[in-house]
Amino acid sequence: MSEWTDLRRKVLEKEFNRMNDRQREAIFWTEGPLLVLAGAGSGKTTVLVNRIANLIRYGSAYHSEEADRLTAEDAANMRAYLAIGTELSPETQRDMAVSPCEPWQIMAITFTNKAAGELKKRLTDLLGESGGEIWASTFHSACARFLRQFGDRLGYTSRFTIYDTDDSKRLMKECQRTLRIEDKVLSHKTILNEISRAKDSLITPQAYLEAAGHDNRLVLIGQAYSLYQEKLKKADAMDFDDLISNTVHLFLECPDVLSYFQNKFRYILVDEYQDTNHAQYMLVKLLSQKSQNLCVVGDDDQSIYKFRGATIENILSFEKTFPRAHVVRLEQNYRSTQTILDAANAVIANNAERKGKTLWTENPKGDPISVYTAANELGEADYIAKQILDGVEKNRKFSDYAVLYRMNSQSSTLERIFVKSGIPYRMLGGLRFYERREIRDMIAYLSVINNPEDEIRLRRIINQPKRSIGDKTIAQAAEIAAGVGESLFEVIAHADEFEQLKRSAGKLQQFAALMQELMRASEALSPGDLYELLLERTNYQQYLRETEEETAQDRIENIQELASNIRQYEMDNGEEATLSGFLEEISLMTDVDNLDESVDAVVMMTMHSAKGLEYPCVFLPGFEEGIFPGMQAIYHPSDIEEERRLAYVAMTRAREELTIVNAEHRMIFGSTTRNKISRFCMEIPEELIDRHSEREWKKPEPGTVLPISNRETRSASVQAARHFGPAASTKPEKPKTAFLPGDTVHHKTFGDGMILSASPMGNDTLLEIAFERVGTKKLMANFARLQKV
DNA sequence: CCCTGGCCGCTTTTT
DNA sequence: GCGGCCAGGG
Repeated sequence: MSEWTDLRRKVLEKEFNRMNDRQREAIFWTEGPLLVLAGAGSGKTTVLVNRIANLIRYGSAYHSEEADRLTAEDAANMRAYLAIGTELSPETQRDMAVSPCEPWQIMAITFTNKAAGELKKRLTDLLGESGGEIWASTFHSACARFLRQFGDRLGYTSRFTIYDTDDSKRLMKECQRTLRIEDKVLSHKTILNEISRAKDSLITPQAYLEAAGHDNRLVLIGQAYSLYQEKLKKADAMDFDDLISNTVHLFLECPDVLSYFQNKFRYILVDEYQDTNHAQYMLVKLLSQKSQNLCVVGDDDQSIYKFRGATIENILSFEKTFPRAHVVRLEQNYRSTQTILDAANAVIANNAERKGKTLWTENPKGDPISVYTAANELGEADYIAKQILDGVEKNRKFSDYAVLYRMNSQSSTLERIFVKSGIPYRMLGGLRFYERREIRDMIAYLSVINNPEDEIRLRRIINQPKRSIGDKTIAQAAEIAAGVGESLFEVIAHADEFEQLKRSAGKLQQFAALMQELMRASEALSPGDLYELLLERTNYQQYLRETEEETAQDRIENIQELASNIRQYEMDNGEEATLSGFLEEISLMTDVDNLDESVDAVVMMTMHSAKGLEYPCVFLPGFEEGIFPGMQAIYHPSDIEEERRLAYVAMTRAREELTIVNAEHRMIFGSTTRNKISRFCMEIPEELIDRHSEREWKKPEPGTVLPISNRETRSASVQAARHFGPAASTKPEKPKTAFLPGDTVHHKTFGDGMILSASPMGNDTLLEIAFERVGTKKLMANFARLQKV
């Protein structure tokens, strides 16, 4: 090794001196395929960010002997940097670099918007403005970008609509009707699942039908698949899986497009590689075929999405697929205590199908794992609530706590107890913002304005608000549309020209005229202004007030929240803001993306959604055979390993305290069952555990809860928790502001009103208020955010 | 055309 | 235990 090379290496090592040896190995290994096996909490995002920074600043300098450009001045500069830490001059940095790359030559792919956003943020923090030129995005949004640009090669316009699962479901039901497939015989769920798997594996409808042979069931699914794709294309729409598979098809069918991107991207990095499916594997393989510079980061032990088509094979056989691949293992954990890691290691060691990795840490040993056995699910929730309140008394924050469960349905008991105990919480999952009916309706309006070919979303809104246009009429119009080869919207706009539609022609054309007016307006107005016009012209809010008894208030608030989302989008994108841009952004958005970390509240979510997150204290309720592992997994022993990986993921979310809870009896699907403690709990060495149970502790009034069965209480709390944070309204012991009959109050949406009655309900008060503008409403005092006037 | 009452069937779900 | 879905009556 020449003196120059040696000097340069030392400088680079110092540049990245905050990394450990293995991390630096991953950062400096720039050329050729690289597999980084990154255990939980091993700092993989940091490695990705620094690896990219190195590629841009120094290229492959670390492993290069090339030193021609280095001058004596550079050498002096480098020695000073090593000796006394003076800054490297930009000239020296440039001279040290060996074929560095431009930011736009790098593509970094993640699975979630959250991960992509964090990556982007850390890249711009480190690299400044130019960091923003890196393609850091999710698989889906990167593919949407490819397809907006080149989708015409596959027969799509650049304005295609992205269908979510609800749209897909409606479309499939449509197909089933046409093909006379009874949902009872073959459900839309089964078919869509099967289609999703087919797309993941890049199997076209034709190929599917060929492979189906004489298997009746498969032939039916194949026919449904075929029709479904036909209808999607006609509607200029793609579902989530299409985004990936169509991109791969585009690349395979148009070598010029592929070669354009192969030349553009010199380096490709993929995060969470263990969760990729076959189509995603093909995508990155194709893109990196020319450069061979593919770096994948993943952890086979954290593969928990097999049920959605992820193949752990991709990571297990990376070295076979890419024979020159270099492998780096990151096993040092910076997150959890040694005890938590020992427990997680012991559990995952029971899996046979793995690369084998043992996490270690320099962190202290920490407290033992708490295992608490409650009498039933109420005792379970009570215990968790008490532990949290105790912790908060000892200076913990609510936001230090996370409760991770196997199924969303486990959350309801916890919610009830949290509301009762005054614990603020935020919950992920369940009904998401963009899945609410009123939000979907408004988005459907915007989609149709953007793309009138979209029949599914057109059908959704044609009679919403009610316009006396029934299913029969719509079906008739759809039939005509199919017959004459026009879109449904065209037929409706010219309803009077068709004999069968004569009777409802007036209503249909009135609706079409409204939409056409909005379409014309959309050309001149910004998305936000268009949305306002839309609300005004459809009278949708008025409609909600008239038809929804209890939920009108929530729904109107949601509609207004959407308005502020659109305005926010406009602010973020300035001149570039377009309607289709906004629609794309929200169609690829999820709940986790909106998780506001600054709010001091306990977080509740499924173990699946918790991947990639970490909390000081974690509760894992429902560690019982039949719940976790679930029934399904117990019947199919091959699924047990995936459940165990999920347990591993869940346990390694905890930094300091981990509490596992099980209940001896539990109400499930309406009947009480008795479950054994989970095998995963038994796999933790006894010496790491501190056991308690409700029975031995003989707590006062175990499992007794105020019967808060009132639906409004619950939904109101969820509402408040989700959108506005807990509004600090549920701090324990906080005296409730008394609202009395006769008081005049102000509400954000409803304006001023007078309280008619106040009746205590659970821990809250139900108020009946006569508003000046909107009449009498019933609201819960804690969540309505009323102000005394 | 629209509302209501009874029946079924239930994991997880980054997009 | 709850919500989604269809059938039948208004």
